[in-house]
Amino acid sequence: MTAQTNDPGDEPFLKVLRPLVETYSAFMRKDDRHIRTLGLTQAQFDVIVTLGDTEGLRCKQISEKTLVTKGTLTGVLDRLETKGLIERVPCDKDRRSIITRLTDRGVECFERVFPAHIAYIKPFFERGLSPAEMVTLRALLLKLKKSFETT
Amino acid sequence: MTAQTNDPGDEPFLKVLRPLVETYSAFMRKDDRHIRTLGLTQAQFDVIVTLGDTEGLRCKQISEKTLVTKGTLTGVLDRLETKGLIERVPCDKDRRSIITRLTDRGVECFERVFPAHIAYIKPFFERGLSPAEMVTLRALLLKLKKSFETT
DNA sequence: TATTGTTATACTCTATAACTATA
DNA sequence: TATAGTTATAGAGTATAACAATA
Repeated sequence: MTAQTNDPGDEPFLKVLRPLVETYSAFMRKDDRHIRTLGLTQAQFDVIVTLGDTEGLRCKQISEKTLVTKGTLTGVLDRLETKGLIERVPCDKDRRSIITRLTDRGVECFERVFPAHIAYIKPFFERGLSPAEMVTLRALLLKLKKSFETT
Repeated sequence: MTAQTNDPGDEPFLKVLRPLVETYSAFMRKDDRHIRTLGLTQAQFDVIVTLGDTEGLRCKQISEKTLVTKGTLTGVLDRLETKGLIERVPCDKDRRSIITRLTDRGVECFERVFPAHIAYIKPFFERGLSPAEMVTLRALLLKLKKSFETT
């Protein structure tokens, strides 16, 4: 290894990749820990939040929004059903489909858990960034996201 | 729901949180898929990269760098050892410790897999962001990261 | 034929805690 | 007593593919 090297570790874009991964990880450590104290896993929380404020969704839609593949989703939904937080009802319009929606207990869980979680996470963002910085960060993240979604 | 609401979903910082999660997810979908084509899981890849360019590390150090807890790490290392990519040697200085290092095959794997992966990921960053934007994004991410690490 | 959701398999990671051998 | 790593357990998500019912 000389001073001028082709070491891939020197790539300038890694100066963005690493902070992206590390910042996300730092966030997720907090996020995950708090969600667990609420008695849910990340995947279960995602489903609850996705279903919150809806009249119910088909598995396909939940799968797309949460990035959980359909095979896995069945298991996640099974566990949420066991907890009494969701229920599955047949879909009239397409009898292949099943509508998954929050039960009363699920709605109660959503209304308790989501604001609590938001309130927990909020200070970390507001302490770390000014409103103007949030706007900038958002814009740059979305540009990068778009690049990853193109091809 | 009125126009002026206390819906937690309206929190301004969510305008950053969601792009952070979504951008990371978009990145990870590409990242993960490519790593799998190289025959490694994410955790295994992380360990290989962490060990690359070192003379070997103790489990404690690997655990800290990869954020994999010690119990899990044993399993990850077992699988890498089975693949012949790492080896464990006793540590002279502290006989409770074990030095894990890449085998010749592990080094070969690292030298093949890491640059290939960098080359695969690179265009998404360079296509999406200008060099100046990368600098800004990096700085903002690090500020946010710091906030999550404080307390 | 294609799509929706379930089932099945086998693997990997996770959290947690008890355990051993050192320090 | 404390630390390093392993073992044990139970659970949860992953990829993949085959499957039944329906479109």
